[in-house]
Amino acid sequence: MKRGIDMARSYNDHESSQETGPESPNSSTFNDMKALISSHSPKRSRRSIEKRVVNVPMKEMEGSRHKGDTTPPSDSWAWRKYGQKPIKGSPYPRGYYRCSSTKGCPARKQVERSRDDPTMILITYTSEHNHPWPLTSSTRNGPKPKPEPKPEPEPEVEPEAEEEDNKFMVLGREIETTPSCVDEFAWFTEMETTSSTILESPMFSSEKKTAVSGEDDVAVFFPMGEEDESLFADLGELPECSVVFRHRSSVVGSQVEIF
DNA sequence: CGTATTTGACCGGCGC
DNA sequence: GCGCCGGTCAAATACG
Repeated sequence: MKRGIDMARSYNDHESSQETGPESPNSSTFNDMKALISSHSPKRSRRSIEKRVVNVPMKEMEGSRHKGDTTPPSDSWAWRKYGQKPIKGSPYPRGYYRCSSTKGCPARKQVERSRDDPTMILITYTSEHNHPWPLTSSTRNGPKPKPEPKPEPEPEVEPEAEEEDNKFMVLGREIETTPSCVDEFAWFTEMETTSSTILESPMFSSEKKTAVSGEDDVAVFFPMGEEDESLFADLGELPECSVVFRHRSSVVGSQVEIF
């Protein structure tokens, strides 16, 4: 039972040395991670399926560069890789991870490198409305204590990260932010808005405009709804200073092609 | 020995 | 209707 498998598609190089060992993408200091989050309608008309795209500067995980292209930054959850595929148009493969923090965790995530910005890691989180993400570390008492047993982000081991320590990568562009992004985003977590009002962070109101000005599908700062909250409950733990973006125009297919 | 990762194969959706 | 492509499964392998 063979078929012309698409696997034949060989991408640049990715697996050079995929250590099957523990991920420990140390670097993953999501702590000071500046991420760009955007939501978009799922390509597939999957109802009740929420998707969130997180853009993460790869420097955050440079320590794991030897791992490959799809080494996801470690977050508070346990992920088990269940697949990897080369993506058309991208020299980098996409890794598929399934949440293993909890038993029936339906959460999944795809990790790939932005073809435009190889320094950016694109992480797509997927979950269902009916299946909230693991909310707290206490939830994660799954069979896999593999990853960091603590919710607290590991101490940054990547001194290089401080390079752009106070810069936000928005759509591939760097934006200056205050070092204490967490503090800056306090409102973000507190904000339990369920409305679809577009909020603009003081720092982004101008910056982001600069970043994406002139574009039709402007990424707008988005408040998280209840579902978003649940979904980002964990994300919230990851990148304290994450930015949620959403394309105004439903970008089909391309998620962050706005660069 | 048990668990996680790797990697080829299969399935289903979408576009042409 | 066919082909392409993304996503998932599952057997094999590696590692702890």
